[in-house]
Amino acid sequence: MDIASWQTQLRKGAAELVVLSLLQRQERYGLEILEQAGGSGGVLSDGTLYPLLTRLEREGKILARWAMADDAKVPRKYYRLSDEGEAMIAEMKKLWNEFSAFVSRAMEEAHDGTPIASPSRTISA
Amino acid sequence: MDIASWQTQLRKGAAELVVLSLLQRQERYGLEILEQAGGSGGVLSDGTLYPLLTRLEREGKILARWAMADDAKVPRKYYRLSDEGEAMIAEMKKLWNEFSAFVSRAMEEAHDGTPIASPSRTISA
DNA sequence: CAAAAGCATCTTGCATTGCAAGGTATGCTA
DNA sequence: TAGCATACCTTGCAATGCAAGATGCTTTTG
Repeated sequence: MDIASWQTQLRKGAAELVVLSLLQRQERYGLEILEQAGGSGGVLSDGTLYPLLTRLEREGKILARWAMADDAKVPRKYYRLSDEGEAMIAEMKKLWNEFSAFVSRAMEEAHDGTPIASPSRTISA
Repeated sequence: MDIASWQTQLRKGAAELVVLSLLQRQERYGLEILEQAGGSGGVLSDGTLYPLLTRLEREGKILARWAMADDAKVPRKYYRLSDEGEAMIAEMKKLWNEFSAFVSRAMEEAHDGTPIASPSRTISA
């Protein structure tokens, strides 16, 4: 496995967290989310976002409406959090903090609380 | 999707990072890794670890040997990083830092650099 | 007018991994 | 003999990120 496909795996789940976070304070539409969460070094691409939004809506975590902004040329589909979505993002943020702290800690230290006795006697070397 | 299966998705990729990190300073065996990376609030379980170790070995990122530690009752399979693994974990750590910083930032702020004009005129409400 | 380019959303099929559950084998203890 | 702990491994399922391609509308360009 190369680094690129590892990154793909790493992104699993994070997309959902980021999208819900971005919707927490503002109503936003697809491409707008993509600009903020995708772009360079982002965590999200076109073909990931739309299925994700569809799923979140189906699950009742976000609500959608079609609207025509004053400066827009075509209608856009705007999403916002539902009450259920608000509750979930709060929980997710807590879990993310624990999770990332755990990974970072494992990364930094060798966790060598119990340094094992160097094992000897290799078998059938 | 419930929170539990979201966490499962979140863990994708992280397991590999954590395992390689734990092998960075010490040779370790399976259950030992599991105690440090699994346990309560961990990121890893039995059925995840062994296939992962097998894959990493097949890919040449880690090296294995069977050894009998002085205090052990049965032989254990000890893993350590290969040169290739060392190079990869360095890269992965860098990417993880960027990635987690990005997610955390998206989580904390609304990224409201360009507050959009509130879209009006809902269509076919 | 026709063609091209841009905006915006959506769909399909594939690749990949985490995990619960179950399995094998050894050694110790009652 | 049975039970338990240590230790490693396998199978099948569930879940999602993404490249690639498609649609429809509007504006610009030749």
